[in-house]
Amino acid sequence: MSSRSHGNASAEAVQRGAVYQMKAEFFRVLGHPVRVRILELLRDGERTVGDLQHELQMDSSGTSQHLGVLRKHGILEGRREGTSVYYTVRDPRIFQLLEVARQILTSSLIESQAVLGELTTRN
Amino acid sequence: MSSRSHGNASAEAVQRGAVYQMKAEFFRVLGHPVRVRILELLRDGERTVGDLQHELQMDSSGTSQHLGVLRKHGILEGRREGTSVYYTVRDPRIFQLLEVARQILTSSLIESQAVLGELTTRN
DNA sequence: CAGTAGTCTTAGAAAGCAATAAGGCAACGC
DNA sequence: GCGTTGCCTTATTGCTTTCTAAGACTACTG
Repeated sequence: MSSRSHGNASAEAVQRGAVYQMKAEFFRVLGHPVRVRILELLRDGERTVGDLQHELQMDSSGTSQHLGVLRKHGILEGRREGTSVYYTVRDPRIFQLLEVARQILTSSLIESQAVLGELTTRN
Repeated sequence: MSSRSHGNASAEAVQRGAVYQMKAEFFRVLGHPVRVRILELLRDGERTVGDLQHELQMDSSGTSQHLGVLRKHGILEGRREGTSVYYTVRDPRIFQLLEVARQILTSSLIESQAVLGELTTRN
């Protein structure tokens, strides 16, 4: 069986479904405060696990688990040097993604603040 | 108490935590295949619930629930007209976000295909 | 070689999320 | 008014994710 799609409508539907599944999984990986924070910490370059652990105020196990999730999905990459492991973000467009998300959230917050302002000044 | 932060370090830490929490929640909302699909369907303009329901091949309840999640987080907006409700994406930058995500996933897939190719040709 | 620091893995408990099913509410047509 | 259509809500049950704790592995250090 070829992986190319031609003619089989339901197979194509399944493949289309798989694409949405992948995208959703990707977002779900970003959907944890600790992991978002890790990515932002890695914006300025690589960091060791211990370093991140300290910044996150989290124990070794938790830090490692979240790094593991990000690594398993190909978002992070680890490089061992002695006893330390240095992590980096593999695709810098991740930062672009975070930036767009920040913009969306910011204007959404500004909007709701404006609404709040109207409420408090008029009533 | 002012919402402005000055002097209280732990309060600032809490606020910083809240920001990561918000970003993570935002991504988690996008982290479901049906919701990703809904957003892509809304790329070309507004749609009624029944319309979406038909495209998603999903019952009224499920469709409504996912739309509800997106609406509650300010991503979608609903407008009633007769018995139908038309939904739209509030911030078009959402599409930019989806596009960046698509690019990241695409090159990640190409990379792994290249690795797969090396494996199969060499061994 | 024994001890230590750094990282990762696993298992089990707790929490959160999603699918289904059942019912409710609002607007329209007869 | 009565029934119908379209949409939303709630409750339940099952699944997935996350947290905590314990231990294991690897690479350095004396």
